[in-house]
Amino acid sequence: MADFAAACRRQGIKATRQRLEILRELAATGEHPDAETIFRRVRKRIPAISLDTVYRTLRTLEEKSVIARVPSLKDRARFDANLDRHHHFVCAVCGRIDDFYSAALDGFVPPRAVADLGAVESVHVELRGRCRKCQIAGKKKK
Amino acid sequence: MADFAAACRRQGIKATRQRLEILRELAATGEHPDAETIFRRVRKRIPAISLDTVYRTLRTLEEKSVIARVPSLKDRARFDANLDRHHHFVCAVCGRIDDFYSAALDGFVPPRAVADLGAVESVHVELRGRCRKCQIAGKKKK
DNA sequence: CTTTCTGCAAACAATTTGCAGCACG
DNA sequence: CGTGCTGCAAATTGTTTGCAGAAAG
Repeated sequence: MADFAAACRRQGIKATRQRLEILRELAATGEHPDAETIFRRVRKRIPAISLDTVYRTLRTLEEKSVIARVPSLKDRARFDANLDRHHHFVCAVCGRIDDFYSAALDGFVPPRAVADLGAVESVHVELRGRCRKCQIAGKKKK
Repeated sequence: MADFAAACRRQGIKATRQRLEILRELAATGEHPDAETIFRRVRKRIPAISLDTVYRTLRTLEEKSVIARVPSLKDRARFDANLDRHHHFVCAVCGRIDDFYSAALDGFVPPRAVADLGAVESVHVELRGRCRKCQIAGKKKK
């Protein structure tokens, strides 16, 4: 835990009790909990903590790259008329999503370790990057 | 378009004007629009259509497997203290997420076609399936 | 001591739902 | 013609934000 306190200071943010506990809770589990779940658990140790603080702290720690958010398109749902097996290239700048196909991925065999987790039904790959248009726009600014 | 009308009837749902237009709009583009975007476009043809109908229709069509939703954890954000490069196995039943590592995926080279789309910065694979626990629970019910 | 947090309550945005009239089959 | 669909408005849910007091360095 002392590491976390140090990590906070290194990032220039105060190592408050709530932050330490939220961080501890997240580091202690591999189940990728959501804010509400973390809130419930941390509350056992800090009964007065508020859900808002949990949200705020998670955001802060994410911005400081102390933790990560499970990749997901969150904000708004997007739809697709393409029902074939395919994958997506997502532009991190403008949000544009393009389809792509890959024989290599279609033939992907999960590592043995995955067999212990459960039965795989589908494979979806998400490449993140910067689309052509945004690459050009980015260069112009510089 | 006649195909769509047929597809609707085959699924046992009425082929209304709004459904046909929403479907046409989605099929006409590869950009994976969200509900609001579809709404704006369809409104040009059916000015009286409501956003609710668009949401409802997209949901219905998705349930009937006429269209698909871009995979995403949507509902709630989930956090991760693991900052190493890794991938996820998501249980479609209980939502549990497990990490896994794959040298094969880490060495994945996107197909040439992707180079035209943009610059790839990260690769994230999401396996969907049924976790051990849910597999067992499912069998018991039967 | 001063700046940065926290807790609270209210604000927000995306999406869903109950209801009464209208349209498809 | 009857059942399912649409439009409207209100409800829900996850998440963010403004503010005043509290705490970390």
